[in-house]
Amino acid sequence: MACCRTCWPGMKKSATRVLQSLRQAGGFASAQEVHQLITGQGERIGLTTIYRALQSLQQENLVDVLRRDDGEAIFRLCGEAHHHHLVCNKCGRTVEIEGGAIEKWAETVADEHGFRDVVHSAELFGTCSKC
Amino acid sequence: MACCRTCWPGMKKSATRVLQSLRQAGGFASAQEVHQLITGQGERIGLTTIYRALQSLQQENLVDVLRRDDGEAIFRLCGEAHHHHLVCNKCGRTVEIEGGAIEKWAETVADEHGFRDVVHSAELFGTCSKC
DNA sequence: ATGAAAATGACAATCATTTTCATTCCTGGT
DNA sequence: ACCAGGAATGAAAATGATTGTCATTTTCAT
Repeated sequence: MACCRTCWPGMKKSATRVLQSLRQAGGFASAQEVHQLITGQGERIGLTTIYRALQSLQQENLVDVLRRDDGEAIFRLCGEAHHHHLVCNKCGRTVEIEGGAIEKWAETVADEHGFRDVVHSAELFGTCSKC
Repeated sequence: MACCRTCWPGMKKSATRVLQSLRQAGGFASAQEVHQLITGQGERIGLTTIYRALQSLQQENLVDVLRRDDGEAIFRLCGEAHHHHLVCNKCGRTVEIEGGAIEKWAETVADEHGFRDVVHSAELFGTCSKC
């Protein structure tokens, strides 16, 4: 059916466009940011459509969702390498880090308690060497 | 100065009341739920005040914050033994878990990158055995 | 008691997200 | 090519959490 993970009969055009935009964004992007990215290139698309596309992409497990501190939802492509962040509270510098230990821990704990389909969030915050 | 961590000269009454309410709630509670808990007992207090109290309690590191799936902020007492949570996405059942592996991981990673005063958040979400 | 400063709460404002609904775009059958 | 019906779109309104405003009340040291 599908010629690839992100393109199959029935895949909406808008969803494809949003995926492309997320790829372009590189990391996380909010719905608003995706919208700006697309309209900023002269294309016309409604914010509503962005939200709808992101919603179905979530259900297809093509993107996943985090929350900014203020509660705004941010989206990223998933299926890419899973990683975590170390963020400086003062200057905002962010380091991407591997979470090997976490992955194992999450799995173990989930098993112990009989949970399935477990995902995890783990972020580190501190003061970087420059600050 | 302080007779205990949650009571010192200058501690606002509203904040104290909110803390008490969170203790009563046992686990997580949203601002709205805290408000209902308090007004439900006949006491009059404004929602605005709840938000303000929760905000200053955050700054005092007496409560910390998570996000529900829909983005609503939920608060819990902290300062008790540091631990993490395994939350069921369906029924909301929450298990408190030890994070030994995480603590070490956080420390190691922080050291490697020269970060100081590092705190971390780590939460697990999945489907519990009953659901 | 008194005045300054902090706290409170009703209400309005903000902002992300969802819903509604009228319009437009496709698609398959003729 | 033509047309009907369903899906997709988007403008605008609705929703709901959170924050800002500001007048009033409380607290507290003098």
